[in-house]
Amino acid sequence: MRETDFISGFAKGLSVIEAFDAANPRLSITDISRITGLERATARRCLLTLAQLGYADYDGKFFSLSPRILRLGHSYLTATPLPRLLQPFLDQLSEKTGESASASVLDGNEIVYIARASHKRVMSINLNPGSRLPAYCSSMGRVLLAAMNEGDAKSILENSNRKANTPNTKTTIADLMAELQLIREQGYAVIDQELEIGLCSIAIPVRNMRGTTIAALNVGAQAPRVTVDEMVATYLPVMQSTRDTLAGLLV
Amino acid sequence: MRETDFISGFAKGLSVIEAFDAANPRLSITDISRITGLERATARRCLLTLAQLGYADYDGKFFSLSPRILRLGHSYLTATPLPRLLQPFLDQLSEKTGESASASVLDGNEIVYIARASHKRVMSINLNPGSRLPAYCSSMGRVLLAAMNEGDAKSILENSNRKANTPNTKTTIADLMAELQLIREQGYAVIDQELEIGLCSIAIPVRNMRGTTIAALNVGAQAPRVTVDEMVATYLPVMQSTRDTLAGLLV
DNA sequence: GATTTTTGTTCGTATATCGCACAAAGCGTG
DNA sequence: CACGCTTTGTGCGATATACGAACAAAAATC
Repeated sequence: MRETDFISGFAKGLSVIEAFDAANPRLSITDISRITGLERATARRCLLTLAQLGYADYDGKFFSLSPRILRLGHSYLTATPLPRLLQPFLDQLSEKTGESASASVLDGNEIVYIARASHKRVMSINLNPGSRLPAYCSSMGRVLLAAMNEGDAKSILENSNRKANTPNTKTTIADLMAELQLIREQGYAVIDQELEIGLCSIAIPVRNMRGTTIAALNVGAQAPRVTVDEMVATYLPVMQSTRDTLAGLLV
Repeated sequence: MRETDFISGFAKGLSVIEAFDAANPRLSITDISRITGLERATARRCLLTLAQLGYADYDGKFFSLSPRILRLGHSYLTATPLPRLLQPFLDQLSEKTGESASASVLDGNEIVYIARASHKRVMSINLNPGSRLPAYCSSMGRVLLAAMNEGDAKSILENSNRKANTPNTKTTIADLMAELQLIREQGYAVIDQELEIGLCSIAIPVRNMRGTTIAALNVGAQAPRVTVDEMVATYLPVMQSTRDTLAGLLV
């Protein structure tokens, strides 16, 4: 690929979209310039382009994203077979277990939810397709890391901001690498309130016919109601049978 | 705004992302060129840019979107107060009614789901934040159209592909405009299997403190189980009380 | 209300991108 | 395996975009 095969204006525009988040829902030209590192003139041009295309609103002072932006993510969700394939199985799984069931893939050091059947909300945050969680402290993240070769997994862990969300959170590389080894041996990952107090979850890998792990599947539960052992005893078999039904459909 | 305030490379790149959908999950350079109308050289540069940034995967022949694309839509969902504000109320509403509850806004002639608490799946399609439905034949769409001035609503209806999804679907401009008038008078919209056989739903507008309609709220139900009258009698009061609780929080 | 600071806009220029035309590489088919 | 036929990659001139600085406008501070 040559130098000229990269459209920097496009890349800059995308970085402008990503500059918006919960902490910065409404941004001025200068704000965007500060966050993205773009020149003010360039940031302005990106924002005006977004506004003109209907992806952003502009009140003369602040820009904010418009719902049209959702078309972009939706392109992925409908265009990718995996989320659509998994959804009915998650619905089933959620029905059988009485808890929320989700599927995710890895993107950098985060997991990205690609499908979800939520039952009752046990977490303080709301999760949807597109939601992200750090890989190092989520059950699905650990399953996906365990499926990689050790070197890559280690470098992802090293590049993660491994903060202790709760007293239970494993944060050292050594502990986490040992945990990954355990997950490889037992074939599932369990998180006991490492992400949030009161939240337990169990995850297993989903593999295609060549044996490559292409996603993770999980079921979440409330800590006081269910112990880790109960979770393994009750949910794991249902999850595994869901995965087996699913297996034939995966390329 | 001047001519030079528009970055065409950015706009072209966005149209490339939107070219992917359920029918076209994997696209070659030529495919993209055909769908978007861009020059092949340009389409190629856009795709290579997406691939280099990690938003797309390339196997040497076909491009497909990667989960990183979800960051873009997620920017909107977390950056916009409304979806996050509505979510807990939808959870509540879904809990109380035992059915799915959703919120949406208008984008062109479609409604876009911005939050949802799904209970049991009554529809054949799966809905998530970002999902789109035609406004003319959905309860929330009708509520949002009814809130606009008649001329604008009419022109949206005229520009919609008003196909009859079921024998119940209202498709003529006259019928739909009359329906909007009724909705304005009674303050809610009811759909009786116009989108899909077996699916009924009821929607109400959500207004900010200035009285502007900023979203619609709905509850869906299964036709054989619940009649339209029962829906109005049972769900409408709960929905209205949810909206009232919510009202104080809206700017 | 004057001064300072911050923010938004404009402009000329260097440069990167566009689109065209051509070259190369697959891909079936006879 | 040579032949069209389709798809993909590349070089180049024309053109549009990004940069940086300078200017204008608006807040903020005093």
